[in-house]
Amino acid sequence: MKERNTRQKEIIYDILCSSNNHPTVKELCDEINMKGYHIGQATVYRNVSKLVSLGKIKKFSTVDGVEHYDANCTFHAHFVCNCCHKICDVDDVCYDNIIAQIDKRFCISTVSVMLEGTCNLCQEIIDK
Amino acid sequence: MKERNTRQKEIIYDILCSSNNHPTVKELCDEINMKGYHIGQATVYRNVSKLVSLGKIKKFSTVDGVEHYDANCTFHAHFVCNCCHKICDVDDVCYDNIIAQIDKRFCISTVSVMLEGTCNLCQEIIDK
DNA sequence: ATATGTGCAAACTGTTTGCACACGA
DNA sequence: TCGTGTGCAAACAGTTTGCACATAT
Repeated sequence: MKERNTRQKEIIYDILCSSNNHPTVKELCDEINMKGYHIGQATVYRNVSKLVSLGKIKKFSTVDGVEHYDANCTFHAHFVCNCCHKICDVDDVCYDNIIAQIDKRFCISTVSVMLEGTCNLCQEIIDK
Repeated sequence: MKERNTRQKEIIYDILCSSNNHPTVKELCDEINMKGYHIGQATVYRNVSKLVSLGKIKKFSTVDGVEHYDANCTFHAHFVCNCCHKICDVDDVCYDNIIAQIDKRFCISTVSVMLEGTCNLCQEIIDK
């Protein structure tokens, strides 16, 4: 039952921390290879799952249906551009408001807010 | 390019409208069979996609990673119980508040709020 | 008549699992 | 040493696609 510290877990967590792209497992593997390491895909899956259940990272999915991972565990929303598919953090969402309004049928532990639309960059291109 | 009205599309939409369980494609197929119809799985996938792009139904995914479909297109959040996995509608979330607070980097077309936790029924069982 | 939709099976993609081996404590 | 972690390949689950046939307009 004891968690063990391995080179692989450390590499994966480090890459997640230094990334601000909310990578998928595939993107994580690419990044790992790019840095000259090699970690089996199954190991990446197993480690991100562990990190999620330890609460060290968060996972979320977008319209693409693939899981993305995020080492930023503070409350924030995600915006995904339907045009360039970039995912951005949105920090100025007031969660207290959201939860306060909800009726008392549930005991809520997690609130996730997903925004979709067009980012300003893509909007400029469309407008032309 | 012209949309055609088929028996299959109609059955699928009807079942979605009369359901309040936010079914997955598999659950839709089961329901279809249960009512004595037969529609190929691929057809169900193709039709729900069409209905989504026509804006007649909404799709969303939960922690289970599977897509759920919802004929209720009015703005509302979803709560999923981590214990019994039931999905409930939550109507009393004020979206205006959420959007108003967000900075102007994006042109937002969709806001989806996903809540997780324990429903009162499961909470009672846990408390015992 | 003809273009769009259907059903089936095969292909694809993301994720999980079984197993032998490696390695951290 | 011994139990947890790793790497590989195979298995799985959800979804998409190619193709011949069916059907709505």
